[in-house]
Amino acid sequence: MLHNLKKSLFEILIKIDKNVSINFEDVEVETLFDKKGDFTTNAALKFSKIFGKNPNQLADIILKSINLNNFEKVEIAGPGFINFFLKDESFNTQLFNNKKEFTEKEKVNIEFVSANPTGPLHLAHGRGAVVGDILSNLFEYFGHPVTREYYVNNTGNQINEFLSSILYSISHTYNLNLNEKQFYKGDYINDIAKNCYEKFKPLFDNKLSSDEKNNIVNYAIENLVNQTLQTLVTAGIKFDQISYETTIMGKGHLPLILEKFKQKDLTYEGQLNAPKDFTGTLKDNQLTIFKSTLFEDDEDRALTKNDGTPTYFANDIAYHEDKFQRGFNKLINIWGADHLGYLKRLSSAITSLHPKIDFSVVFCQIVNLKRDNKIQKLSKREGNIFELKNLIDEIGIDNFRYFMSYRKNDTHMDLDIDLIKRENKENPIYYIQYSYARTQSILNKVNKVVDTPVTITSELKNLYKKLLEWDNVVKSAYLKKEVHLIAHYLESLSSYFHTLWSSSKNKPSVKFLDNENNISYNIIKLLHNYQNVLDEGLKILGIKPKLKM
RNA sequence: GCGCUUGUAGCUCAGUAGGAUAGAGCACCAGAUUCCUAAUCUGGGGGCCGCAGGUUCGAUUCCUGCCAAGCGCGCCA
Repeated sequence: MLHNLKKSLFEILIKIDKNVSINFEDVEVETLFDKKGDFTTNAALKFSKIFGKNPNQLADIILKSINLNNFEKVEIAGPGFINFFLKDESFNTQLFNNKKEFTEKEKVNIEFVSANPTGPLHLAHGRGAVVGDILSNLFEYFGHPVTREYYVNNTGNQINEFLSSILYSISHTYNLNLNEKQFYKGDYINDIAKNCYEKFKPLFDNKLSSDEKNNIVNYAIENLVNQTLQTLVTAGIKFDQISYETTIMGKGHLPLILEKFKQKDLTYEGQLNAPKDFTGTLKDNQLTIFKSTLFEDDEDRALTKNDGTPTYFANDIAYHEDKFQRGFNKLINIWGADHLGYLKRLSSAITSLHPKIDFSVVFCQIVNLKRDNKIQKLSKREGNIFELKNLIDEIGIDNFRYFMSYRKNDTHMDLDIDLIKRENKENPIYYIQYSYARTQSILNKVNKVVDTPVTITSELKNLYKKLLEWDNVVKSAYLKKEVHLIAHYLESLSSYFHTLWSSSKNKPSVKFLDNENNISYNIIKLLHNYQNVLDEGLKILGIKPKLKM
């Protein structure tokens, strides 16, 4: 219906003046839920300038060309809006969703979570995990083959510190004299240390070689990554591809990349300002530096370190090159807000290698945990990290997924544990599930489907219209990569359903079932349509509908 | 200091590729249940859309400046 209306408006507009060109996508038709009408368009306002007419004049011209078949009336209102009032009988016949046309077939790679393999997942990872998974579902809804990818940074100082911390724990627990420093603390380190000790017990009789240390830390990382993936599985999140930084490095992309940069004159050998706390001398070593200031970055960025090894940035470029070589041209990364400053250098490096690549980043802002109406201060340093696993156990998968996705991803958000645990309207997911259970209870009672006329009330009209918006909502969420739009729509849709349901208290004639539990053909079609939209929406959110509550 | 993100009702937040009287939930007040699930519904009060300029028929939305909060600003990852 919305599409047809848009189409007929477009056809009218292009006939008015052949010298004026208009984009079909620029014609807007919106749904109204008040006395002003059922649908509206701002076309006359929007296009008045290019037609050189005033808005009311243009609206008048459009109005005269409109086919009135389905409409009770069409009127010009306010500064030049055209409002459409649908005939009652058209609600049952015209207001159903268009079949989706899946034209998207492009492979998409969505990389998310990618937590450092030195500790368990905590709250902040949860948002990225849910947003990434839902975004993947959304891309699949539109037909894309999606690869959900997880990257493990298993090189660098953090790994040495991780190993050192494990050996420190072993040394402490088993009274060995390993002479190691403690960097990471917590029960999880002691648990992993215990596992490592049991696995590699004989090795500790002698001094550990660097190969042996390597085996120990690799085992520890594998352990931790598996735990992490297991936690995510309890939240319904499964990855198709786990990529290890060391594996990617072994493929040898980096030298070729550096050569290409050199040919494009995007690098130079030189020095940057001394890093924080640096006490040595810089002058002897030249670094390879990427000219990211050419791409509006604040500073040029080092690709190699003082000791000649590649920086994290360099390896990350190689990693994205690897994704490209695996056949992905559309790359989406989900990052925490602490990586905002990293975007320019990486995207400029990638697009300078592959100008046509479609690389984008979805940022997830900080999540605060609220309990007893107080923001909980969480910090690694204080050792009071709230593990993600505990959160999921406490609130359940449905709540976890819904609440992590119902706020716009780039705004700060408070996760109110007490509110989430309430099972009423304050908790939208219960509200949505309850509406589904109500429709199912009707369907369970149906005796016969009969062809009786339906009383068209304003509550019924509103539900029809709201259902019609689904196609636009899901498409908009997809185009903008904003998953919260789905959650908000479902909540709002449920509200229209509950309102319709309750309206029968005062008007028994609008009950879904008659006295013999018969249901009219149009109503059962409506209920199925309602369930269908909730099914699709909840599936994207990764939440199972409840048939009974 | 620089960059990014944010600032909308008492609270938590939607809405902005410029459009009509800025929305929802909570909280507060008043109501609805012999009747398909009251985990629900109906009504009410409550807003210089951070501040000040600019662009135009029209700005919460775009531009500039300022104020406030968060994050980032290594040859860490």
